[in-house]
Amino acid sequence: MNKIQELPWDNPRFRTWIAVARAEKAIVRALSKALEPLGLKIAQLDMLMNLYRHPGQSQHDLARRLLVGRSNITMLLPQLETQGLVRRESDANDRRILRLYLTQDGEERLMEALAVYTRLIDRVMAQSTPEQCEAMGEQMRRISEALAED
Amino acid sequence: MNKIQELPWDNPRFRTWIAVARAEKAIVRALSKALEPLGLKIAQLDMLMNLYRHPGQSQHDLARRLLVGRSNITMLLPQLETQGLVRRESDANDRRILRLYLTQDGEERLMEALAVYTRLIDRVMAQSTPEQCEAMGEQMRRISEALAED
DNA sequence: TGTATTTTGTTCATGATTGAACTAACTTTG
DNA sequence: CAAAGTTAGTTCAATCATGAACAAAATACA
Repeated sequence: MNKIQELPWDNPRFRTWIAVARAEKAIVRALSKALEPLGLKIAQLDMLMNLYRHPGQSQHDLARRLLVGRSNITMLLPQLETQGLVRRESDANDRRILRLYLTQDGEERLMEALAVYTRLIDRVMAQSTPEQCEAMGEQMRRISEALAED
Repeated sequence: MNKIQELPWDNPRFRTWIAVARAEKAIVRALSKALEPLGLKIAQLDMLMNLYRHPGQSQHDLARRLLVGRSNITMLLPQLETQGLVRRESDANDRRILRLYLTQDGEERLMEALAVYTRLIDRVMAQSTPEQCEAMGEQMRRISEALAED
């Protein structure tokens, strides 16, 4: 069996990726905990944020923007609906489409959650200077673009 | 309702976090696909890698290193065992402990997978200069440390 | 018009992961 | 030594995301 020339643990690029994956996981954990008192999960907050920015979008659009399956939206929406945070309205012109809107309560809960969210991210990103942080964001966006070519 | 002063979408630090989360997700997707021909999932590869570096560790230690629950290890291990990639041996001195070892096949599969893995990560990280990449890794490690204080 | 294709949302079976409860084995301590 | 506490691994129920199969509705096109 041919051994690999350089084991990944000694590869700086690989070590960076490991660090990225670990940090992302840590942030997700911390965010989950921070949102718990608000009765929101990350997936739900993502939806609320998207609906705030793009009111009236269809479930299909929302799924595409969140990079999740359409069925996922179908499963998650009732949770927000029964909490009274989101409203679904049939489109008049295309009866297949359900248009999604935040309710007043939904918008208020979103604002509370965003305060928690930004506080956490500010704290996390305070580990870097604004310039470093900006550079990191730029690199990450390039990575996403590079991988999007499929 | 008090509006939030600055909406997160205009916050550079927040935008960086979104970019990180997106890129991480994209890389995980790409890696999943790349490993498919080898019959390995990411979680399984993580285990093989850890067992290569730390042969003979217990399931408890492995779970701790991978930052997953112990039950997860219990569920995943049989998949690798039936493929003949991993061997479990009872510890002679402490009969609660099962010590884990890669088999010859396991090591060979790991090397194949690592070749695929490093090729992908090299491609991904080639979006940055080595210096940028190194800086990013350093920032990510600081973030993990900052959040570890719980 | 009428048939074929596409699109939207839902349902369902599947797989991953988690945490709590449990058993067996070891350790501490009185 | 015996009781209490701790640790390793397993089991199980619950949560969550996914993709395939499907129904209803809209669109294309012949």
